[in-house]
Amino acid sequence: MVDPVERRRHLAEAVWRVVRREGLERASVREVAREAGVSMGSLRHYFDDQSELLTFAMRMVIERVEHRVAVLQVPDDPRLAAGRVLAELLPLDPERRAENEVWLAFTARALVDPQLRALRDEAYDLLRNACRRWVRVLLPTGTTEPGVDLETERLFALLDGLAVHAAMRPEQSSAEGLLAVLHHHLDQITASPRPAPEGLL
Amino acid sequence: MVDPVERRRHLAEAVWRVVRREGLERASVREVAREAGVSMGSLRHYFDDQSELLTFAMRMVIERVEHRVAVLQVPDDPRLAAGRVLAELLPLDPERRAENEVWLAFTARALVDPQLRALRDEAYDLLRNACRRWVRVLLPTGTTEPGVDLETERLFALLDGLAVHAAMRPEQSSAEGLLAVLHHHLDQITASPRPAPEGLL
DNA sequence: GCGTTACTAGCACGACTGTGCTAGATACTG
DNA sequence: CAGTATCTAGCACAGTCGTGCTAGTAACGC
Repeated sequence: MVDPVERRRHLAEAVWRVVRREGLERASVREVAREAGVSMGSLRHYFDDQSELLTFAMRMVIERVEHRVAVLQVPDDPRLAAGRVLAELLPLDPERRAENEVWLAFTARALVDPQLRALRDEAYDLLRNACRRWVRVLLPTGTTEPGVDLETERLFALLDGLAVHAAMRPEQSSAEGLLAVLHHHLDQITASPRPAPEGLL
Repeated sequence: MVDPVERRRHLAEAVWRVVRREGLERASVREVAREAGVSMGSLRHYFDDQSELLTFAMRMVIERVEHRVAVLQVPDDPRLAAGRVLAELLPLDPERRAENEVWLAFTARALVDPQLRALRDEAYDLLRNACRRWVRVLLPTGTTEPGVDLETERLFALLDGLAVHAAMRPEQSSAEGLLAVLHHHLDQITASPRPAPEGLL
């Protein structure tokens, strides 16, 4: 009847809603089935056990972010390109705020769940490498490798810190504020000043 | 027999151990009592219910950090003082790493638990104000208020991001590395003749 | 039509949960 | 010594949990 892949996504979105509303510890098989409007038996036809359901829901966060970055139109200018790509990782709109909150819940559990930890590490290596690439582009040519490492860790930590704060205090954390901090930081690590700003976001 | 305050701290430390080892969702009354080597009934003599036990354990994280900062000997030089105080907030040794991991678990639950959220907000306002104070000292005199806001949010996010990364990837996050990033950042704030950007926050 | 597969529904079991409760042990006051 | 407050221990209840399991329904090839 319905595409089974789409059905799994539908169920994973029910996981997201439960996680945001009541926390990951309340994302039981029963609760998720109820949220999705199906029976436990039906849910378990698509996911063999709870672990598979949760890892799928977590992986979907990664895939959504990857997809958004992949289809991004990036300017030629390095500074502008860095701003655009890295801004995509900030929780600037409701969709990204949802992903961010869910991601936070899963990474917290990853501290004690080896299965989720593997997923988290995979995603964080991607993020770290992305930071490194943009740092390398922005820093003056000839910057030593330790210098690149330092700025990579700083940018990486800044992005995650902003995301964490945005999740915890959404009312204190506007999209404009997040972008202002990001662009200020990128300006400061860029050798040459940013060219004329471009409109959106 | 034993000081009841000390007894509560002892039990809260059992909470910490369980949280670090198995996660906050496994910190049941039974499990904590077992970890502390007492019976459920005995534990419940000191804490009326689970909620009180957990909030006490979370509050103890805040108090430990506050105490460490309070007894700190700070140099007169502002730059050195900022480095010393802010370094105290990083997970540089096993004791602080433990606090950091536990804190992370509690803040994650605070996303869906109003009681813990109040505690978290209280602590984060303290941290933010601390960041603001040191930013104000380090930035050139005459920096506009939006400029202070911007640098405060940046420093605050950087500190939390470093702590989060340290908890998630302890093997990739040495004390030297954390300190290098912090001091590099403080140096750059101090050196920068910051023109006020358009930033609002 | 029949048969096979995909899907849905939900019961049942054993394990674990928080908390109300009673009862025994220990320590201190008089 | 007795009496009382403090502390410890653990049972009992009602609830939720994951998952194994059976049975019923819909869709499809033939």
